[in-house]
Amino acid sequence: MVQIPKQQTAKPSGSPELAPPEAAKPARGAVPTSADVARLAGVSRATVSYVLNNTSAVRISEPTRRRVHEAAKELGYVPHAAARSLRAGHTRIVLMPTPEVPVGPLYSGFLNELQWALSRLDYTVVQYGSVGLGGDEAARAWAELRPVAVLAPAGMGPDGVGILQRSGAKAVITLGPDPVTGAHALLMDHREVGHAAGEHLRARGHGRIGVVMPRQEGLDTFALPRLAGVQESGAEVVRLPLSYDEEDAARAAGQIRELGLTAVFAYNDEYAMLLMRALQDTGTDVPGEVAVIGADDLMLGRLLRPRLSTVRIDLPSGEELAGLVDRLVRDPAPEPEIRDLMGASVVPREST
Amino acid sequence: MVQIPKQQTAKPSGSPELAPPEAAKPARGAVPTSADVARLAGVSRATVSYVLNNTSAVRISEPTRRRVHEAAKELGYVPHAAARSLRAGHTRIVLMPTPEVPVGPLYSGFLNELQWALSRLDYTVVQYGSVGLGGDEAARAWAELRPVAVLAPAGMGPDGVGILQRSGAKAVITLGPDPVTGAHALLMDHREVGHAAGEHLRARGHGRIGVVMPRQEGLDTFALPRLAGVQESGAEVVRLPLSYDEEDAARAAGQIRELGLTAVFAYNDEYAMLLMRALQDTGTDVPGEVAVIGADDLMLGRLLRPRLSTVRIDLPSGEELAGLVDRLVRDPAPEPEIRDLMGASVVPREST
DNA sequence: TTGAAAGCGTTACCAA
DNA sequence: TTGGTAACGCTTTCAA
Repeated sequence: MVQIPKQQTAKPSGSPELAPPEAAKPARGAVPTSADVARLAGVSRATVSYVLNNTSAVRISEPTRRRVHEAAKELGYVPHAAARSLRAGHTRIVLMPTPEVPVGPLYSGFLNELQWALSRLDYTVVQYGSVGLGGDEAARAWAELRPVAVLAPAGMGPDGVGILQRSGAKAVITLGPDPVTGAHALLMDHREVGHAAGEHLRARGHGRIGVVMPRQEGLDTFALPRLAGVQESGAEVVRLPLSYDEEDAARAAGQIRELGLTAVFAYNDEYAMLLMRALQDTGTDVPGEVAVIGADDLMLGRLLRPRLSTVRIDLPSGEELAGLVDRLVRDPAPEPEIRDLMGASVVPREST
Repeated sequence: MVQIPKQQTAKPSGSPELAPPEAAKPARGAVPTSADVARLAGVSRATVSYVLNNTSAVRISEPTRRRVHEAAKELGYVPHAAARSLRAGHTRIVLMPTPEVPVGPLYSGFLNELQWALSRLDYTVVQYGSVGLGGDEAARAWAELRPVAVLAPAGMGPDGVGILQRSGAKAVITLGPDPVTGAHALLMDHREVGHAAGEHLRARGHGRIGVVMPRQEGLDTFALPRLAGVQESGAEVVRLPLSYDEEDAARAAGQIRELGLTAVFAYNDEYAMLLMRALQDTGTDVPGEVAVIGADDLMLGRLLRPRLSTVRIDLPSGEELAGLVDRLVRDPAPEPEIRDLMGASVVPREST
């Protein structure tokens, strides 16, 4: 069948003014397109595109430019990102996971910084909550957006990575304790945190260490590796489940006395503060009877009495990491890059 | 000019098996499209779409369905969200602002919860950092994504709202102290926080109140209204700029003594903790000589000695708000809805 | 039950 | 310097 080319109702280009509005305005309530702009300016859609994108390969006369800009302004034209990226064949979307639970100021600050740094590099950051979907299903949902890069949470397997890469992602970067086949990896192995704490306490003569395990769901991702790290330091470990409230802290403090523990690694500074207060309230001397060490080096630790010993975690700046993502996107390396982000070091203060 | 219809290389539909792969596979490295699936399954693109979307208006034979599903799986086909929404004429994107600075656990927890709740309702949440752009320019950048709903930060003006609405946003919802013409508003007026604190302190006989103003940029959005609230309670106000470190806190503690202040509203619990520690370290009795009240009712306040008085802020659950967004999207109300989110009430403890 | 084709809004190539 | 046209990947109406 013979196709009839779409009717172009453009005015002959000799017309110096904008076309009469009634012929040019898009239907009421409809979002104006570049075709509407073209019609109103009396030029072709191509010309509109050239003008609005400042295409340097083509010279457009000044009067034409002006007419196009005017028309665009008058209609309140805004280009359509989806159409553009469909045409371009790629997006500037970077996918980031949303932590399921408030995950502490340190890590959420880190993610926030990274997000801003990516925005500054002109990426569109999409925070994705994978809700109920399992690994591969989540990967498929993500792939629909055709992200140019993905920062994948721990839990994404090699299959998921493959799905994302085949959907056009230039850089798939896992954030987690272990590298995943085929993907770049930003290693964040929290075992190092537990290990540092364990060594510190052992050096002070504690062979048996209580390890606070937050009961809050979702924190296991961090808590379990930290626990494992303490074990690997050679200490005997006693798990102390703890919810983030005073009542349970009082219970835990009692438990610590019963068990005769002399040292506790408290998951992070917030749990450490909670526990230390509960211990003090039962008349236990810190560090005399029980040594307490936290992690994350939050400000509050310095304000406690005794000052809280902690494990400082050195994370790279968001800017640095955004730069890495950008480099990986521009110049997709065939070899996955593996990088260890965690530097864990003990900051000894007065509580140990 | 006569256009030649694009070649359809589909096998005659009698073929029971998948077409030979060499004829069906997309070019190496290319992302498979529904056309590739159709080719491999030996059906038309329309059929692929019907099968993959479970279109109920059309009955497709079971064998055909199977062949399509197989082909899709074999190629690792994932639909292209941009193409789909281009065709559909709308997206499921909800835009949310990213706070520029770590803004406290309360608010960031609130945003996080909202984000998850929206994800669960099957929206694609895009966290947008408007970087250097001014209000309208930011609105234009946002409009390119054709979001179905926008949660706009304070700072978005009526013009920006208009731009977003004309770009097809069904619900533009401002988060901030004042309603914006044309948009729905979730009012969060932090003056109520300062007001509650001010009244509390005045009732305890303090007519002159020091108000901590965080030096950190970006917190002014919250700090200034809180300050104004204290003023509106009728108290005489003295501003106490403070950066979040011990050294400056020591200086501020000295300043408080010099000024002869007997009461301080410390912006939030974290600054309150910092300041209270500095006061105690200089031998000042809290609340005997100086009363201190914080805000946000964080856990840490309960762990301090004396226990920290605070202003509790009641925010609605993320789920509730997500439901509201969803309702506004489905049933775009002509009348902007205004809703006050802030409930501020003093929790008196031992520090005042 | 299936297929052809139009069209969503852009941009880029090629021709004038 | 400008304009026509095709193409990106998908859904859907209409026709067979």
